Amino acid sequence: MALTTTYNAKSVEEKWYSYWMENNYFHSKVDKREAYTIVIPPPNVTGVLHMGHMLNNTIQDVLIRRARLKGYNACWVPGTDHASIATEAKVVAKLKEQGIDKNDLTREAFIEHAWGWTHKHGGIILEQLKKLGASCDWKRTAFTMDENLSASVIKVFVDLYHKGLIYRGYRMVNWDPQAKTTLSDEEVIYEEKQGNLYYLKYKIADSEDTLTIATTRPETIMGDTAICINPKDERFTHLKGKKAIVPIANRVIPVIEDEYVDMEFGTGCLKVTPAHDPNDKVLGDKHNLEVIDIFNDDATLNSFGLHYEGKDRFVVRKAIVKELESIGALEKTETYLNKIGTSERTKAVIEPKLSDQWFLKMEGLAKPALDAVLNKNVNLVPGKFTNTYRHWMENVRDWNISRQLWWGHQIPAYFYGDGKEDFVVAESREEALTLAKQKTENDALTAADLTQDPDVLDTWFSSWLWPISVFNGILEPDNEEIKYYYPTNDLVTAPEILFFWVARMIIAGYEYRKEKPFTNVYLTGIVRDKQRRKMSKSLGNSPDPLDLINQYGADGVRVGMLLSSPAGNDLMFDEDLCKQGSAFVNKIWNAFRLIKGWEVDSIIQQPEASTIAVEWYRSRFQQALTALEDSYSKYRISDALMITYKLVWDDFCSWLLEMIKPAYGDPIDTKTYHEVLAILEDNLKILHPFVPFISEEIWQQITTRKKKEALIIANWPKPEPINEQLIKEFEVASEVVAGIRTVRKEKNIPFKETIGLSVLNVENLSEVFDSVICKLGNLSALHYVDAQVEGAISFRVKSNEYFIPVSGTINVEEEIKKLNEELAYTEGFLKSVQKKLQNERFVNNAPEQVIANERKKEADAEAKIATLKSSLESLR
RNA sequence: GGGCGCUUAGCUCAGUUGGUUCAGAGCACUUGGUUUACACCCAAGGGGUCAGGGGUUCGAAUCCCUUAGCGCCCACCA
Repeated sequence: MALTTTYNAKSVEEKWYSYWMENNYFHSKVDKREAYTIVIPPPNVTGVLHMGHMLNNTIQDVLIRRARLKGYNACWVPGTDHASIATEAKVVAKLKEQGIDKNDLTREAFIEHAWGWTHKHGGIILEQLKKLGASCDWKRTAFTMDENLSASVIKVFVDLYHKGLIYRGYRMVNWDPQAKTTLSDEEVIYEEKQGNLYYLKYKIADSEDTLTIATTRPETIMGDTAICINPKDERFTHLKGKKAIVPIANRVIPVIEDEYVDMEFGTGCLKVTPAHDPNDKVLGDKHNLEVIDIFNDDATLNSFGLHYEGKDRFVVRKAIVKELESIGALEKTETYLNKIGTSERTKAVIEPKLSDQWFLKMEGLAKPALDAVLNKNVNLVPGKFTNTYRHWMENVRDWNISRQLWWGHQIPAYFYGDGKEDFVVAESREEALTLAKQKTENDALTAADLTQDPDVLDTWFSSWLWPISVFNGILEPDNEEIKYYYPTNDLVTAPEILFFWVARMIIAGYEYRKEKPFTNVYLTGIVRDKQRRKMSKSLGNSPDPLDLINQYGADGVRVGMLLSSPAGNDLMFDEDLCKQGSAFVNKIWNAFRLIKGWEVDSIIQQPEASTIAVEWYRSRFQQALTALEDSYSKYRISDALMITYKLVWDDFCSWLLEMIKPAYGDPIDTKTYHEVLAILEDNLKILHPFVPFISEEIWQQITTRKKKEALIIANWPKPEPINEQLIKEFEVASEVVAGIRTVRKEKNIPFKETIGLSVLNVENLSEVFDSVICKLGNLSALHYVDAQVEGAISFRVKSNEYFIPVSGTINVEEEIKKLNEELAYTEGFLKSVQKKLQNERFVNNAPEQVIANERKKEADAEAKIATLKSSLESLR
């Protein structure tokens, strides 16, 4: 069979992905084995795959594939999130393109459009994950608005309401005037922006006096209901008890006193606008001030804005400054660096707004979730996030869970009257009617008298149930699946959503399962470009993941992503990493080509070099296996990859294969051949989580497999004893080989030319290495001598000295110079070791181990110096 | 403003409780090698005052203090 010199990823990937799917290898059912479960962080249903997903899902796939090989019942649940605000924004924009205004549609019609969009785009991202090789249990694909998941959300809302944890509050919330909805604090991004600080003059009623206040938002004077001064501020004592007149509006407002006012800032006077600033609201409540809301929902001014009614807040700001200036009420303007809150989704500047919203009391709920992380029931990786988590959980605020949107889970509160308390909360309209009748003692009420709250729930109010609801654990708490798969094992996600999502899932886990939702949380870094910029669409610095897969193969891209992805640290993505990944894949391919091309001859005896090499590699493999366990247990995935990479590339290809490789055209003995095939299979097993496609391809080609056999469901290699001695001796041998190669290079002796090597046997060299050294050094023979060899180049490994005879004359001067340099270095080294050993405090304080080692160093150095000196003698 | 973290080779990063082979890896680089699995290759090699300063210790990349630079989180004084 002719195998191409470069590996063709594309056809192989399609072939094996279909094969795995056809044979249901990704699918998990409850059985007697131990479960290993991961729930995917559900991407937005409207999303397309970006580099962050690539990293995140590659890691999950590595973990799940490894668990599958280790014999766990591995279950990776995929799905998508309805992403209420993000999706609604996209659907609104799409409709606008078609000339349809959301406001002209009924709620039902809009939701219809949104579902249409969801069905059209919702599967895209999951299809892309398949290209990456993600071995998700696709039969379990869930969506946060699936019937069961939606019912779970409603049930939880009703339950929390009845527990008294959900309440309705008139609060200052973050208002996104573009999406016309509230946002949670976490959805608001604060950015520093250059703005102005305007100094405005207010007249004092019944006097010629004025006072000056500084504000960044002059348009809100229309909503001023007081001026506040600090009672300790002697500059303003004369204003106490006076009234001020709001410019333009000409309203009379009181001057109040509160120590909240910072005397240092601005003029020391503060205008109080309770409707439009959270701190002013606090002041207003304390001093019983009137609240004047001057904005419409889209942040244009309402009738309180007088002649500015209907105009946008930023337009008004400019206009009102002009007007103030024209009436002499603007004292001065200073530039000012201000932090402005903007909507994460729409980028609109947030308007603090008072409104009726639904809140979830967090304090009590957060407690068990905080403890779980602090006592390591839930393990954050890397651990540095524990502090951040604690800080947040200890200062957790009530969660605003209502959104003024249509796409999402509509809040199950039903109003039967206009009063603030005229509502009931129930899982269905029928139930609500019963409750309403009881509450009002009015049997005449009908379903038509009930109006469901138009708001929907925050997206995270459904995704916080995700690890439970995908197994239907809310509706049927005792079902077999939830009991088997929950708590899940690992969660792999971005640190950005530690609070949005991870913390809340832990809360929901303890509230609804009395149990954590997962044991380990692996927080990946943010994928950045080489200039450390975050990858984003707008910057155009994000490569298209599918292009990368086309170019480098899925395996290559996976390796590229993992090569530099320490947990929690940002990943500086460089396409060259994928190049390295595909080079590695190609290397594996060619190792297989070499083996596959060998002709096997059953008559040949196994050469000694092969026997040793095979045994040595098995021990190296076992060492690597142990190191792998350790790396995986610490979630050091890139370390695990690097261990595998070096094992396969250096130890397997460069040493083992080179040692057992028969001379060109010669056949290989049967024993070695079968041993190397077994080794190859073991290699493929530990490679599989990283490079699933090529490993499966080769595994299937090694020999004819039975139907339904596959590497993906093979068994992880078993631990075996390690021959430490052999590994140590081999290290010496490899140093000798390196020494030979160096001399060859220095003296321009081609590798193809066989040479002789003599060893001055000061320290016993294990004889079994003759064959290894001869083979890899291309020696005609290895001679043991008891005196320096004349006319040869020498080098030293440990305390042994080796001689390679060279034809022609040796540059004696040069050799002496080299030897002297080595001697000087070794003597210096010996001196420092002896100095340490002569230090009484060192000898008294250091552990025995350390001292013994220093003594060994001393002895080795002394022996080496002796060899060097006699070499110098013989040259002179 | 409060908190957390980072600074080690040209680049990206390891470096467990201070002590074996503590100054490392991969990539990049330099030099040499191609009728022999792979030039997506092989071999050899160069390269760092562990951010600066101070301290503790027999001994510090590692512990403490300090200075500088960078990053993240939280809060949000108009």
